[in-house]
Amino acid sequence: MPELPEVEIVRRGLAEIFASRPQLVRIELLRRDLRDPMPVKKLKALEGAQILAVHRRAKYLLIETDRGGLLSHLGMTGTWRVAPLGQELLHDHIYLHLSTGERLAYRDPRRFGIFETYDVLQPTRSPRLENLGPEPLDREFSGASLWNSLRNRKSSIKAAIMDQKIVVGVGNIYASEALFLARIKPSLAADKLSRLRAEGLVENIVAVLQSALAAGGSSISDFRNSQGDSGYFQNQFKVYDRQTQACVVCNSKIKAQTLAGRSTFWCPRCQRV
DNA sequence: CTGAGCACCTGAGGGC
DNA sequence: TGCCCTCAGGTGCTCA
Repeated sequence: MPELPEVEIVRRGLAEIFASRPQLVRIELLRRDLRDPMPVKKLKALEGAQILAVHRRAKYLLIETDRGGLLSHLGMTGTWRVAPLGQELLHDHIYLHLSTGERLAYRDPRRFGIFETYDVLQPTRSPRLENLGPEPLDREFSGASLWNSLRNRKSSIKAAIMDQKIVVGVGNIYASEALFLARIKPSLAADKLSRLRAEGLVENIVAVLQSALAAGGSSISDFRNSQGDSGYFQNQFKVYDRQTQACVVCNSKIKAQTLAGRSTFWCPRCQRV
């Protein structure tokens, strides 16, 4: 589900709830294992802390308190929502009780998500956060920097832009969409991308992520913002999940194929190389 | 080091 | 209706 736009939408929703800097009264763990066992003692040590802010790095949500940080990754099916008493759902795994009386619920049917702590003072030294590539919506992400990090890459360009060491936040949907906009064939060897085409790819990664943000993200089945609303960027997909349908540009039939283990969609005419 | 393959887990949807 | 199969937005492991 969640790539950069979806995680950022969730972050903004949480930021509103945290605007009053509530106290985190209690962390209720309905189960202690998502993808990995949770560090229960470290989490419990944050009970009573005051929530100061919520940040996003890559696809991670970083809840900053005056006593330390909470790190949340949504995996494939994770959601955070405001859950008043009586609105419990199957696969709710965590409840955060706030001093405002609100309760935040983390729900994640597949349990590929992550919930642990991080060091607020040295976030880049946290194992999950070190070795991450540039944020695509920051200035440091440029055609020159992308081209540079692709120079020795033998993998496909699509696998490369989904590699969080090259650039963060781009997942399987937006990789296909950005490559379509940039007219680059997903299977092209990354090190064969010209400097000029790398510039175009950067522009289109930024463009598709910003469009998706403006549309409230993409909701395929699970994604909801913290108010429980769907995004609608899925209605603007040009290639993702549109196999056998007509290309919006040239009317050719969109193709689908597994590439590096992930379903991949492209227009065979618009994206010849 | 790289890259490919696969595991992790539950649910939805298609075919029969 | 129901069973079986495949596939799903991510990450991180092992292996070559």
